[in-house]
Amino acid sequence: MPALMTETAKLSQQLVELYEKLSSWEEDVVKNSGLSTAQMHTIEMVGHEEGSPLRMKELAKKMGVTTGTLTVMIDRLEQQGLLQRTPHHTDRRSYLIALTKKGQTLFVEHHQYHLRLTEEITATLSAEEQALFGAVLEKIISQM
Amino acid sequence: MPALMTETAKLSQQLVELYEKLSSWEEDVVKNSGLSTAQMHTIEMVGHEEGSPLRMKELAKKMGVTTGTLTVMIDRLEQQGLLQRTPHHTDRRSYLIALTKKGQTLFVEHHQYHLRLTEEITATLSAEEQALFGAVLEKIISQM
DNA sequence: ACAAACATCTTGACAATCAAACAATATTTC
DNA sequence: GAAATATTGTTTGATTGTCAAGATGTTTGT
Repeated sequence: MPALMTETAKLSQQLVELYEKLSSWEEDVVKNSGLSTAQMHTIEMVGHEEGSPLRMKELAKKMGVTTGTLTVMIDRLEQQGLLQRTPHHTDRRSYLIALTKKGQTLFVEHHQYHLRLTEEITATLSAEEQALFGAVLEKIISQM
Repeated sequence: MPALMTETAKLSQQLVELYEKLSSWEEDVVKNSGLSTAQMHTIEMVGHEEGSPLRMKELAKKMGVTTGTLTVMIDRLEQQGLLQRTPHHTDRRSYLIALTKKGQTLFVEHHQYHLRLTEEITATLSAEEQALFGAVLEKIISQM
């Protein structure tokens, strides 16, 4: 890191570094599951909606992709038995997307990885630091 | 957010949210430049090495892709006049990758976006919080 | 000089992505 | 209630990002 740097520049670079480390961590973890990161991301998004499954359109919006993209994505994950389309009760144009048992297992397992990483990360922080870090993240997130 | 949640689970989710917000922010910013995020990421990596340009192999390693991937990436950015290959002085197998003037301009401009975002983010934090946030990030990054 | 190691590029394959066109179903308007 | 309009999901065609494997030229060690 350059010797002369404003506080903002320093923080900006730290955010970039954190982002990159999280990226490559996720890639490593996902590779062992045989899925791509985009596929795992889809599993995470679907798994996060347990109880109120989303339609294609809603899921696509939430993920920031077009429905065309999502169609092929869901096709492949459905072929692998990780999730399934079930017809919408009142709107026959739509499907609701939900994880299968197999998909849920994968989702939970992956979630455990996240928790483990978070534990490792926070292990080096004091209780005070941890609390403040959480509070700061909360502020930042709600403001972005 | 679920009512009952361990501190770790909460923090884990916050990290995911931060990551996703940074992703979509970057996508929005990059879209206006006419490049893809992968291309902009390459510009950032190359731009970050001002003064000691890297070879294909080194850059590929740094970016976590194969040299084959990097070849086509650099081809396209070179076609757009954003960077260039220059022969390595002593090793005729290698090229050094560096930004052109046009590429540097783009790089600086993008960097400004990062700084502006960081400023926005930190604007809501007290000086104390800011300092502690930086210190915590430092710890986390060096430990990951 | 020769073989082994190395750096890059090329090729072939596939996944992810979008925009635009399309088919089926819903909704609105008259 | 029929016709026009809107919405939802899929398909198609194009581009990009990616890797693995192989080809080509270069360097290094013996």
